Formats: sequence, C-alpha cells, structure tokens
Amino acid sequence: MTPSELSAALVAVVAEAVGAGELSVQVPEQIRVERPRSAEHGDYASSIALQLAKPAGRAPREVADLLAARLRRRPGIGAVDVAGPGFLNVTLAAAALGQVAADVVAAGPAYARSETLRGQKINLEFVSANPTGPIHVGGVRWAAVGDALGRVLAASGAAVTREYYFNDHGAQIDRFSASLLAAARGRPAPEDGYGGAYIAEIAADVVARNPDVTALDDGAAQEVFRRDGVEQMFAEIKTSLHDFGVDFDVYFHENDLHESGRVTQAVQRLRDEGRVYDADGAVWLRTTDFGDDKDRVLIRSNGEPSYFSGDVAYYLDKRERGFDKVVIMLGADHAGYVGRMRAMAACFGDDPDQTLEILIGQLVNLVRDGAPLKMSKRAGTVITLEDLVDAIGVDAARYALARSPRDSQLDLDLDLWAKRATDNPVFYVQYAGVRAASIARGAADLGIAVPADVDVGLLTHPREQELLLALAELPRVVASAAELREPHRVARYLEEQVARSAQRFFDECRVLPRGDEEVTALTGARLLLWQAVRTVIETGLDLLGVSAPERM
RNA sequence: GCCCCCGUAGCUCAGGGGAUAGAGCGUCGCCCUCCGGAGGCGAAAGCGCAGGUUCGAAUCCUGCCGGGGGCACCA
Repeated sequence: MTPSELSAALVAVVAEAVGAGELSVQVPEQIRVERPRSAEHGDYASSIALQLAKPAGRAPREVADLLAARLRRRPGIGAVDVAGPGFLNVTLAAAALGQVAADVVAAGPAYARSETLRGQKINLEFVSANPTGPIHVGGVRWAAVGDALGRVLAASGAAVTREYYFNDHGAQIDRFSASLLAAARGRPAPEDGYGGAYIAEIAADVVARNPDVTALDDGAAQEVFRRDGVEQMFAEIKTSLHDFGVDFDVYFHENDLHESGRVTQAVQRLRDEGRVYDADGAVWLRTTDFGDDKDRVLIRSNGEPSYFSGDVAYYLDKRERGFDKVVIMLGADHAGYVGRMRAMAACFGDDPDQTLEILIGQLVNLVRDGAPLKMSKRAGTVITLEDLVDAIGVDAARYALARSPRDSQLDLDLDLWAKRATDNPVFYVQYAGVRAASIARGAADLGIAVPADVDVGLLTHPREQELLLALAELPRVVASAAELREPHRVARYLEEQVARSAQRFFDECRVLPRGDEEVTALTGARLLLWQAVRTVIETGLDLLGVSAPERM
C-alpha cells in the first residue's frame, strides 16, 4: 500500500460515512497523509478528522472514531488508532508494505514519475550569465538548482524547455570587446572594463585566429574582438556548463531581439494596449498601473532601447512560442526586477500569477579553513565554475548547491565537500547506493538471484518496514519538489530517509549467507529490497544531476 | 528612507498550520573482528524579541532588533 492508495482509501471512507448519514460534510477531493515524526504514531497519520470536525459540527474525536472504524475494515490496514486531539494513526498490515519493493524494481526510474504537471508547457530560464567572463560561483548555484528543477518538472509530466539568455547587446559587450582590444595592444584595461587573466587569454586567441587584426585601427579591430571574442566566450560558457552536466535547449541571444525588430514590435504592442507614454524624450511603460514602484523606460531619449525593453520583448517572445509558464531564476541582486517584470506581463494582458514565475535565490559564500573566500572581479579573484569543480568535483558541487532551498544564504565549506567521508552528504548518499551495488555483486558471485516467486510479505522486520516506507515516498517527494519549485527536497529525502534507513537496514539485516548458511526465501526478498534501494538512489541522484557510482 | 529575502543546537543546515522541532559536524558515552565500518545506537544543547490570528504557529499577520540584497533614460 502506498501513500496515495491510503489517501484514496481515506476519501472513500469519508464518502461512506457521509453516505451512511454518520457525517454531514462535503467529501474532500484529496486527503493528505503524513509520515509521523514518531514511530509510535504509526506508519501514516491524517488530521482529516480535525479538519472535518468544525464543518460537521461534531467533536474531533467523534469524527476520528467513526472514520477509524470504517478504515479498519479495509484491506492492507493493520491498525488505526485515534490519538491526541483526533489524529488518525494508521499502521499498515506488515505484509502490505513489501509490495513497494517489487513496484520500485518493476518501474525502475519511472517510479519517480507522475503526471501532476501534465499538459503544462514551461519555459525555464536559468544561469543566463553575461558572456563577458567565465561562469562564477553565483551562476553555478543556478546551474545546479535550475537543472535539477528542470528534471523534476519533466519527471512530473511538464514539457520543459531550458533556456539561456545571452546578454550580447549593448554597453557591456562594448566594454568587453574594448577590454580585449586593450589586452591585445598591451594597454591597461579601460575604465569599467574587464581585467581578469581570461581577458588576455581570449585576446591572444582572437589574435591567433585573426593575425591581421594587429594592423587594423582600433575601431575596426574592436569589431573583430567583439565578434570573435564574444563567440569564444559563448563557447567556453557552454562547454563548462556541459562539463557540469547542464545543457540548454535554447541559447537565446538578446541581440536577435533587437536585430529582428521584435523589441520594436513589443513596444508597439504595449502602445496598442495603452500602457505606453512619451515623456522627456523617452518612451515609458506605465508599470505603476500594476504595482511597480515607478514607470520604466523602454526607449531612452537617445533613441536606444533600454535593457528592460529586451526583457519585455523576450517575455512576449516566450509567450508567443506557446509557453504557459515563463519561469526565470535570478540571483538576489535581481530581486528588484520582480515588480517591473510582473507589471510588464500584466501590461500585455497576462495574469502574472499564472504566466510568470520569478524565482529569486540567495547568493553563495564559499568557505575554506573556516573563513569566507573573498571574491572580487577587479582583483581577479573570482571563483569560477571550473575552480569549484577542481576543488570538490562535479557531484559534490551539484549536490551541495542543490540540497538547500534557494532562499537560504548558504555557506559552502570546500573542506567538507571535498572529503571522501560520511560527513559529506553526497558521499553518504552515494555510499548507500554503493552498498546496494556491492550486495548485488556479492549475490551474483554466489549465484543467488531474486526468485520469480519472491515473497515480499516476508519483509516485516522494523528496519525493512522503515526502509519500505521511505522508498514509497519517492513519487510524492518528486511531485512536491516540482510543484513547489524546490528540487532540494529530493536531496534531503535521499539523505534523511533513504540513505539513512538503508544504512540502518544494512546494520541489522544480513542478506547474503555466511559460510554454509542456507539461502532462504528471505534472502531473495532482501535482495529485491536492495535492488529497490539502488533504483531509488540512482533515480533520485539523477534528478539532481549527480552520479550514483557502483564502487567508491 | 522605501522594497525583497533570511534569523532554528557551539558551527553548517532541514522542517508545506499538526502530536515530544530534526540531521551532520563538534563534545561526551556505547556497539561492531561482518555483504567494502567510508557504519549503527545514545546523551547534553535551540525556534532573535514582542504582540496577533487559530482547536493547534518555527511555519500565517503586525511591529521591533540583527544579517544579506536591491532601489538608473547601466546592463
């Protein structure tokens, strides 16, 4: 019996009670069951009686008692206790839980899938770091979290398009190309320019590919650096993200919006909607109509479109490509954009609550030797994606960044995450998977396989029951991670429920026979349970973009 | 000054209105000569402060205090 089956049973029980005239309430469509903190409170608990008491005009415990009586008669239910103010504490029949192991193994990775977001077409934009330098730590967090979010959304049935927006238009690209030019000519970086070592390297690469550039005047040379240097920067960013396990379906270039006339069209569209006015020589969007602090400039008085106008056109473009939901992940330094972006969507006639989600995440501090690492673009002490991967590896980096809610300002301790030891959470989870693989190998060596008529009803040891309950949570953990845009739930689940109860199971329940011990029916059932553990760990880690090695 | 996010154990962090607030590290104690012990069990220790809503608040609301991030015809 799974949580969703139990939920359905509860709904049926309430409907029965209503039908029998014992209760006069609206039958809820869904009833949530929870895993109680304490094992004394059973395998699952529901507070439905507390919630129905008021509308029914009855005492909570009375409602609980009558629901409990009906629930006890259903198959797979071991015991139903009414506790505290009126909680229903359900203990499943011991043999009813083992089926979970068989279900997991039969389903494989599909066990994590659901259809909760079926039919939703989601555009997920993340990272979108400026192509004026390598991806640094801030961007890496969104790469890890955004990619994991994309995976859980897809696992929940959504059609997800991952998108990276390259800001390759405007003044910062001018500064970037001017910086490359300066480096190539041996001049100091311009004011407001970029000065890291990578600038000199890219400049040298551009010169190597375009030997004639040295003979050109500054204006013509800078154009070469702009075209060729930006392209190289794009390629390097894509490569480093790819090596990090993150690939995008669409790399969208801001420049295309401007050159194709879509910015102009978007402004015209807003003008047609009556949300635009002209003042001080500039063109303004009246975002204050929808709660923004101030109106925003679309076209500056010098005739140049503002950066915001690109965002406006980009949003419209996404909507016109048929996306129901435009999801954008941004760092806390962009929190101020939310108001204008929502207002802009409303100016197009959309309901931003439905079509636009801006997920703001807090920044990451790296810690080494107990002290925060200071980063400065000017001083050239920026920590890049590659630096982080060199320090702790892809798996640890992705896991560390994806295991906390995006709202938390987290300190990432490089010493901890580089450890190959159990206090490193990713290691802890991977190690549980290694044990599962190692047991499977041991069984194969002994010629033991799970028999076709395996009796999962034998998995009644408390450690086995605990583990089965944990495995059964995977579908709803993934579904809630997707619904709430909180992929970290998958990581916490793997750590606190799956890996932990698997280790406890390992500690108390021997699988393979020792010496001349006999292979029993229980051996086969436990082997199957370990296969299920392996499946859940592999599947869960994969949703986070983390590998599940077979040996360590 | 205004806006957004965050304050949970000594430290790093979980905790979707539910019961006795959980992990890891660190401290103290115990088990284990084993399918890779890279484990397991236990103890001490906590919701920034003050109100409010609720049968019930770490969770929702208000104020204050503290930390972070914003507040351009820059991108």
